[in-house]
Amino acid sequence: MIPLSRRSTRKEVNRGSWTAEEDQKLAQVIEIHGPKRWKFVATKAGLNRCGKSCRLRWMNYLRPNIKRGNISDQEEDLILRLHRLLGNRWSLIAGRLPGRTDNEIKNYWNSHLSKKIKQRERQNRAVSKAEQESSDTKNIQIMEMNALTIGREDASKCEQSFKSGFNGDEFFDCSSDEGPLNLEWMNKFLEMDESWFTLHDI
DNA sequence: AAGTATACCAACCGCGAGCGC
DNA sequence: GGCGCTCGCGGTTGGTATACT
Repeated sequence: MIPLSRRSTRKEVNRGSWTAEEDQKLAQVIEIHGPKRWKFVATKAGLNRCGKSCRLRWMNYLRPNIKRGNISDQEEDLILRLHRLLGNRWSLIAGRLPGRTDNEIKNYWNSHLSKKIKQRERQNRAVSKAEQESSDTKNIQIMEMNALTIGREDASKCEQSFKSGFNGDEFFDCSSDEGPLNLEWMNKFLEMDESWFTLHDI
């Protein structure tokens, strides 16, 4: 049964799913006249379909050498690599995969691969966020330690600057009204014993 | 078993390019 | 150059199948 939404809404042409009979008629005409002049083919086949619809049916379903069924791992890998290279150029990608149609690859991408990629991106983001947070925590701990052991004022300035997006040029700007920061604490910091890091699990 | 959500995929639509007149 | 036609492409729709609750 032809689905409601794909039944003819305009009286001129059939729409919706193709029947076996229609497929057969179309294939017969194409065998004689070739897969071109689709409007002519549609008329010649006695199909109440537009040329466009006939072309699509032939290209995606009736054409010989069409490979149907599951996309292999190798094909999937190739699609991924080609998509990275070409973007949504489905016909070009399909051209590199014998027997596969652009529509099939597009569908496969939209239903499988795009999700896989999104999932992978989410994982990558989570990993880099965790790494960033861990690195931030370590840096803040170092600064807190400095505040306790050396110049509290300078270290707190450093921490503040770090939290609001560290900018080296700004932080070490000697032209400011305040004059150059007292970097003595940093020298002391650089001289610190490695054991402190172990002690603080950094 | 029934209802709902999600996945899959065939087909449609709109647009732009190419071609002949 | 302008127009109409055909073709091909990519995005979208919506029916069906399957999974889940």
